[in-house]
Amino acid sequence: MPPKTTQNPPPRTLVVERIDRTLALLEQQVPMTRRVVHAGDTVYQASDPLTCLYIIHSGLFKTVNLSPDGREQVAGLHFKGDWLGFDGIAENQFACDAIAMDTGEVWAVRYDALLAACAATPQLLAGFHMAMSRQIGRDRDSMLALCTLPADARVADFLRYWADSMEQRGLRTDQITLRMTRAEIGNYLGMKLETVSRALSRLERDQVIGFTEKGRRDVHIPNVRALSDFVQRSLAHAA
Amino acid sequence: MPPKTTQNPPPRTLVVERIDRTLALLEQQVPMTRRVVHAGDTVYQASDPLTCLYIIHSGLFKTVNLSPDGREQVAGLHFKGDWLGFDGIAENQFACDAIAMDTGEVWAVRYDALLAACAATPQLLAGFHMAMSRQIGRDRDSMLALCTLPADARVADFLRYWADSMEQRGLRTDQITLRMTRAEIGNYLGMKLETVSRALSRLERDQVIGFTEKGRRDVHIPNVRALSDFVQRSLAHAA
DNA sequence: CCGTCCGTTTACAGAACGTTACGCAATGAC
DNA sequence: GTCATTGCGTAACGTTCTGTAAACGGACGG
Repeated sequence: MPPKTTQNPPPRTLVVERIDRTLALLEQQVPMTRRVVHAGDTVYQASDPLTCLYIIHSGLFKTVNLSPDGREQVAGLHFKGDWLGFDGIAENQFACDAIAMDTGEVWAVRYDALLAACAATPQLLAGFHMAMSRQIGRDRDSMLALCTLPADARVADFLRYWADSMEQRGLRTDQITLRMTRAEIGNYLGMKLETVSRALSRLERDQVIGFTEKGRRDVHIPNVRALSDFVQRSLAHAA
Repeated sequence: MPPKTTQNPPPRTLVVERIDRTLALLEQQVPMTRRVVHAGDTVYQASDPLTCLYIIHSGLFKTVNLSPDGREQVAGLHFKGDWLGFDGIAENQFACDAIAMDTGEVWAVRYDALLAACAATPQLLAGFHMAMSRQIGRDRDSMLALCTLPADARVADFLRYWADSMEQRGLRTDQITLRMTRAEIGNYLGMKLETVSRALSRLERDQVIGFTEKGRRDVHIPNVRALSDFVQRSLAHAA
């Protein structure tokens, strides 16, 4: 018998309020272009000149980093309220590809218009900086996981991160649909697809997750805490 | 006989000019406190409230990320012209420890004063955003290396990054002093200290680097390109 | 001078992960 | 319907990396 589920109904969290406030503020203050995208669509590509930043109104996106010698990595996952394009500000051209993983909508905001609006509305600037800072913190946490967790725990931590992101946005976390293949997950987490597959099987065997009848991309997470606990146990076992 | 050295005298690069311009602009426009630090000194600590950001005037710094469960990682290395503290903007408190690895000087700038100055001098704001964006790009490149390079190549890439950072700042790159133990390097690169040691020995055997008579922390790099080539060869061999 | 401490190097055994290979199921083209 | 394609799971085998342990070397203080 799997552990008892502990969430639902989804609460209206602080993060939801922050995101809604930011989106509303942008809508009032800054001219923007809405764009509906579908799975596989490219929001921007590396080396494109940066004229716009993009804020996610709905959907799920990935940023893919490509090195000159052809190495490629899914560098980040992005949900509603996240910005896309920070990587391009430094050189005035994008450094990653940003790709939709699902149907969704992004709002394209000209960077110069955004700065102009920020000058008039300091609150907007503060939010913008907070979003960049959050991105940095998130990347650091990814690095920490890559460097300090074994493969199984990285997969568990990945699912926990995904579920947390859902929960913060007021969405259900007991059942998430991974819109990535095993190979993509492995690329993101620095391991091979077989290792991802084995890790997921192990998590299933340990009753930490389950798969729905819909297919093996729909993960049932009865208890998000169980994922964190699994990570802890991996560390304790190693020590 | 090691390969011929190819640099010196250090040129006045674009990066040097950008850094000097930024520092000069800050000095004119924003009230700040200069602080001299020595190896081991803490600039700020995780959970400290953020009032100031810090720009590095000289010296070498590391940021250390600590997870709630006690995992710890050197998340970044920072040289002259880099900012410290971006990680704290999101939550208004720092998320890392920032620690000096050598004698140096940081300029502490109140974040509110910085924003005020940015309002008056858009050029300053642009520079600030570029610095944050560069930080994001750098973290992404670290993740890419962690996920796609084998251990030896990660060490080589680490030395290349260090040498590049020196070169951009107009400093000599043929001889660099690692102000980190093998354990610290390993922590930064996601491997154990023994693996770092073996990788360095291998690079020495392959004549890609050398050690000076001063000790095994002084690395002689006759040719930075040779480090990049070593990384390429690692990839080619794997494929 | 000597002993101690710390950082480092090296060797060897073992674990974790990658590689390769194959089978299975679902999907869509024809 | 057949067939090819794609994603997934699993097992046997190798490689890479780690863990353990020992030895070496400078730095420091007695």
